[in-house]
Amino acid sequence: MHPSQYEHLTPAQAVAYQQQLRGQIQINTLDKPITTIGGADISFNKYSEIVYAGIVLFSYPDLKLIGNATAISRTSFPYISGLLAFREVPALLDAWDKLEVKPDVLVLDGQGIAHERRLGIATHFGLVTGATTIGSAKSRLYGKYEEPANVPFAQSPMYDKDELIGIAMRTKRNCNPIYISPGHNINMQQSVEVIKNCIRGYRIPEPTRQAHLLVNKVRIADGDNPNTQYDLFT
DNA sequence: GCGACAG
DNA sequence: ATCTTGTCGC
Repeated sequence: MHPSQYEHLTPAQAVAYQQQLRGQIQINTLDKPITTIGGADISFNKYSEIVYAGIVLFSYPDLKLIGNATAISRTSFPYISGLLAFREVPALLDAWDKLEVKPDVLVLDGQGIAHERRLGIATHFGLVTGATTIGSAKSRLYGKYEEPANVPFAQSPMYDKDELIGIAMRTKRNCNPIYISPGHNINMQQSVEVIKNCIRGYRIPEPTRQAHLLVNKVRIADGDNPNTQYDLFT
């Protein structure tokens, strides 16, 4: 099924589709050396169906800016915990298709396999594009873990029963950890290593951090009003 | 039944 | 996610 058709799915059908995709996930060691890396994110106004997607491309591991691509689209699929991909993947795919050169690995803002059905947005996007992806989330969705020590790069495994599904990693002292998990075509250890190499003094890894800044600029430039005053009347 | 719940 | 000012801590 093509992502452009996701908006026609009911939540139950979306869940069924995830069950179908689950069998195609590949969590393997990436043999190819990583030379380029990308960060993807979405921005939107909560009162609008317009979504701004963006992907920023960098060299790796020096993280020099190489390029970027953005796309503006519409979505009617609501945000439902566990079904984030059905709302954001279509727009991200538009931006991805505009990229002249695809990165060796793409970091997405959300979970990879640290998901009840192992289908976080990073894994879903990897399956749709065939790209190598990593999920880097700002909060936990699924999995049990112990709080990592309050020291940069302290890590703590995230489990579903006895299965390792992610790593909670503190990237900065006195800041909440981020939740890393492989998306597709890469393993857990490599995923964590790549993200570690992308930390530049902020809690969020550079690829995803820059993508976030980019899509917000695009949204504002497109003429988005902050306080759409509607909430003042409701 | 109750609490949790990516962006 | 987005909005929004100050404020507490390193």
